[in-house]
Amino acid sequence: MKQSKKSVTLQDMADRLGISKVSVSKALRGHTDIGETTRQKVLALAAELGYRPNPIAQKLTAKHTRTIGLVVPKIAHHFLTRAIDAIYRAANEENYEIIMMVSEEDAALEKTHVQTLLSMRVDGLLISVTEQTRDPEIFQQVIAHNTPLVFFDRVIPGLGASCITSADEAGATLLVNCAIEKGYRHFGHIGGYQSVSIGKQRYKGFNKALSIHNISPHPDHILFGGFSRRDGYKAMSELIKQGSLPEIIFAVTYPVALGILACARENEISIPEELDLVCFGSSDYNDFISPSITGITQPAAEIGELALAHLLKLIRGDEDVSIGDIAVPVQINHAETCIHKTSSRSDLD
Amino acid sequence: MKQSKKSVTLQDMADRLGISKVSVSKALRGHTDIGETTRQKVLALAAELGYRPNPIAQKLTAKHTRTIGLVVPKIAHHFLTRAIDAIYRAANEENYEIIMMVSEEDAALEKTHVQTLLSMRVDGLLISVTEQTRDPEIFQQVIAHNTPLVFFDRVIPGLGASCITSADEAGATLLVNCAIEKGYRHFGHIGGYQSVSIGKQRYKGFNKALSIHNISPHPDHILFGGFSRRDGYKAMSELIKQGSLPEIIFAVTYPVALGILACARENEISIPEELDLVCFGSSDYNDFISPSITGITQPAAEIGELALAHLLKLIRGDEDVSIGDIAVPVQINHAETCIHKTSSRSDLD
DNA sequence: ATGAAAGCGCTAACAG
DNA sequence: CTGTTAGCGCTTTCAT
Repeated sequence: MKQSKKSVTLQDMADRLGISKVSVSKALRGHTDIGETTRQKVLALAAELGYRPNPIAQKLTAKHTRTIGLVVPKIAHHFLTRAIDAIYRAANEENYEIIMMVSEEDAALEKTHVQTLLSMRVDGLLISVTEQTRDPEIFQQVIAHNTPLVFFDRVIPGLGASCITSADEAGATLLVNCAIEKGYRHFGHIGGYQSVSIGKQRYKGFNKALSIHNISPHPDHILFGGFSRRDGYKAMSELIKQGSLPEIIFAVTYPVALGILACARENEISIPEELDLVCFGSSDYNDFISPSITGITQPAAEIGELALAHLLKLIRGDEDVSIGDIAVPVQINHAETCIHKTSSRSDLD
Repeated sequence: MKQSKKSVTLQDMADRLGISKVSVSKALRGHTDIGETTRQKVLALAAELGYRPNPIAQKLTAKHTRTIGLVVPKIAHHFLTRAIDAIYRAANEENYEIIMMVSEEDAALEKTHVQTLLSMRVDGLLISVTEQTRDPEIFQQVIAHNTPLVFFDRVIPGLGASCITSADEAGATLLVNCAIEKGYRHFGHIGGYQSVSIGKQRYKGFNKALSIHNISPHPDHILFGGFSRRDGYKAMSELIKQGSLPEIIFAVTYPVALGILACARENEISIPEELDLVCFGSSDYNDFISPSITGITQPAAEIGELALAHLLKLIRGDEDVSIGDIAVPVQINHAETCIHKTSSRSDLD
């Protein structure tokens, strides 16, 4: 019942033509062994019968599968969504198949996904790690297994796998410097877990800008957590509970900034007047948001493409490719927050 | 060099244990044939060696692949992103693998993707069609091929494949009725291609509400196009060029509404004061947008889950499942637009 | 309870 | 140029 028309196989065509299935296979692939006449006959029949090779059988035979595994923490996420889109587009052009698995910010699930993909014989792996990932063991296994691996966005450096990221540290410094120039002095940071690359690098960039200008943020104004809107909301609540607010907050991601915005609104703290806000990241919707948030725009598509291109080079064993980290330059997107320092805020320490 | 440790096979384990690979296979799968002692030995060795069955080989043998194909027009899209997320989550729970392909709103690419997925022997297909899809032939092929097929969101009814959608028509009627009650009488519609289910149904619901109340919209105020922000922008530009504006526009999607918003802004038409706006769909960001748009919230996750669940039933041949259409009820999300009719707009026809 | 044989569809190696 | 032989790793008869 299922699979009504059993699909045509090489053997079927061989029988019809009275030749061997090997010859058919060779003819189809333009092997030099085969005579032009036979080749044409085979091609014609294949077209007529609508022959499509069985990729499963091909994969079982071949040493490569033209398949690459993609593991992401979630997909309903502005940056990732665009990066994934770019990866799919690029892979399609290169005639590679993508098998994506979603780790749902769960390190254990991430691990099983990676194992599954390995057992599926993917030619390479593209990974953006979860915010919970601590143990690099599974990735070391991948490397030991000699399967090319490229991290992107949320990366684990130092494992011997290439890392393609935004210029996290430099971008954060750029943004905070800009705020300093505008006159801000009392900074807060609602940051991400320091075990996660983007959390760490962005905090580092934040500190760098401040220390150059001899500014030390109030320790109470530095909080760490996850990267979602909920995390931003939570951190902002804590900040409010503590009593004192900085002049301006640097949020580790755009969703975190939105969480801060929501929480501020509920507590009738007006942004940017009473408290100003900038963040790493942006969104397609930013122009419609009130206030639109000044932040760092990340070249998501470019990162996706680069990551895939780099992985393919690794897979193909290109000479001119070395394992290494690439930080794609970022820019400031000037919007309605962080225009200039508005009040003296002498109530602050 | 590549694949340093060749992975362990059934044969490897059989050799080690001095039994046949068939027995190992059976033991692993808990076949009743195998004695408890042997079974334990096999299990122990498998654990020790970290045996993982080769899914490619399994698929070549088995008549099902536990794989389902997913074809979507794009992924950087709020509704789809959430639906896809839900599909992945649900599939993971059911231990099915998803192979997603992105048609990029290109009917030809969509067709080749479907063919590729068929040749990959997916157990079933989950599809949301492109805005260009006109010819249902490829889908008829799928059905003729006896591969279970479920459409979701953007569907093609009447082909004999189940369709899981939002209650497009009813939702549109609900929304427009609400506007009528608030006092609006001069309606415009920036709609989607009538060859696409959501375009057609939402327009139908719009008309239904109006005709019940004996209102006829001005023909100039009805425009059709694609479903993206750009399309909304374009249509709004045309509307402005034409000279007369309706009191309120019903946009076919949230992105289209944003495009309208952007265009209105550039032309210094204030929304909702001068021109009001509602739409089918919403977004996570809506609360932050100014003005936040009153619209229909679609149960994206639910639709994704339902579509997958329905497909699995079809695949499993459940008795209590019939091919049929499901329209998931929707709700109005009341926001800052369409609060009440503000001006008499006697300048209109 | 266990295993030998056969085959899924394809490709690579080696003959003729 | 064309075909035969083998085998990828697994599962499903069918004997033993």
